Amino acid sequence: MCAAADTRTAILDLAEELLQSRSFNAFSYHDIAEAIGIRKASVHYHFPTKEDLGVALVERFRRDAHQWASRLVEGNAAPEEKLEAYFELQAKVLETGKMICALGILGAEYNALPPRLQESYSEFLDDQQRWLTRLLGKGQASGVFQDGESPEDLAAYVQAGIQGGLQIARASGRPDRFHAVLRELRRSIYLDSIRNHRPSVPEES
Amino acid sequence: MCAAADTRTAILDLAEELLQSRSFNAFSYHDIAEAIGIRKASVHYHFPTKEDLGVALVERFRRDAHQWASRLVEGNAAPEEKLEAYFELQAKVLETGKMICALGILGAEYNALPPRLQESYSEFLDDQQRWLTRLLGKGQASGVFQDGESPEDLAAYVQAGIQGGLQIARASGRPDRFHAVLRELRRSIYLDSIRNHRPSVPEES
DNA sequence: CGCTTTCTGTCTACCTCTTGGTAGGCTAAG
DNA sequence: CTTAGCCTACCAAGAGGTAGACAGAAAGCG
Repeated sequence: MCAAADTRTAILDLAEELLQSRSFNAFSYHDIAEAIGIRKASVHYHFPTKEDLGVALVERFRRDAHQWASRLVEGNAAPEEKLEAYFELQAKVLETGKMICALGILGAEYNALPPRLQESYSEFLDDQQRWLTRLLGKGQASGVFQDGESPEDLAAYVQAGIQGGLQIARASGRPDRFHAVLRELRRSIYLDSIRNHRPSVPEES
Repeated sequence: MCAAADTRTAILDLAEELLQSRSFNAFSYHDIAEAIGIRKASVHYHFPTKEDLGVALVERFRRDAHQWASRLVEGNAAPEEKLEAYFELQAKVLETGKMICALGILGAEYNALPPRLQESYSEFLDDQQRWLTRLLGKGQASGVFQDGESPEDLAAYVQAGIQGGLQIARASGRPDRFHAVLRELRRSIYLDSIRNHRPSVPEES
């Protein structure tokens, strides 16, 4: 049971990496087995079908994201701090290798995904959309973010910018383009434009 | 030669459709052959390898885009008209079925693409980036767009928003989210916010 | 304690289907 | 009589997936 759990998470970790760097339809059970040092059949033992693997992957991702958000809440982070933490998280994804948020990959090949995976992924998107919406709404209420735009619109916009920005940065080999997107996003969200270039997230001290 | 040319473009058309609705690694020569009503080997006659097909696809796409842009120039379109025409073009992609600009698909699965296709795609991205940059720069010069931000940054930002917006709209089944992104993009580009909701593109009369 | 049984995780070996790709023949137009 | 375009027929490799054997740990029980 102990070794089993390890193998299981090892598979998930590797699958996540492969998903992010390639895409769902561009990695195989063989790839996973080889990299981990077990046989294909053993992978099937933990995840009978590839659809199962995919769903498990997305669900774990959702749980992690939820936990991450909870930690921010516990830290009593202000809306602008949360937003900056979110930006920084995404930027880190870009820096760590040639990767991209799993989000984007699945979105692009959405129609080629097995049904349960489509479903799981859509829910993940909704999670994030809701989280951003509430965050942006609070920021507007507290007078830190620009008012006048619906938080829903802004959330869709942030999500789109992040996702597209990551992809374009990777494909063009120009990470700075992602940071350009972040700058513009800040500019159209924050009320006080001074804030634009000085992230208020604590982590960087 | 006549029938050949027809078949060739029929293949390209269908491949484009399949690429946009699925992804590059999620359609096969068999799919194309079946849909067109010829045999797989005949597809290989026109495009020896799948990489050839992909490159031909992107190159045609680039030519088409170039032509489209030229027509705008001939029509003496102002920067804001060009931008709106671009927005409308992308919106149309979304409305026409469950599709998405080929751009986004290839960007997401970039690492899983054959080398020549990666190259071709990157150049396409650069084309678009350059076009947007010049357009935005002109708009700033003519006082229609907000000044103060580098046109390069704005271009990356527009591209990212469009691409991410299309994907998110499709995956969440909410086309309105794409339009929300467009609204926000306009808001942070135009100087005169009145312009935001009244596209000045002629086409719709 | 020792013996058996059960269960977990892995393995080898196999299956079927699909993939991209090739060889070579037929036909009709130039 | 060459060539463009399509065909049938094949191939090797890889995909996802299954069956069943084996080892060892865990658990039931005298």
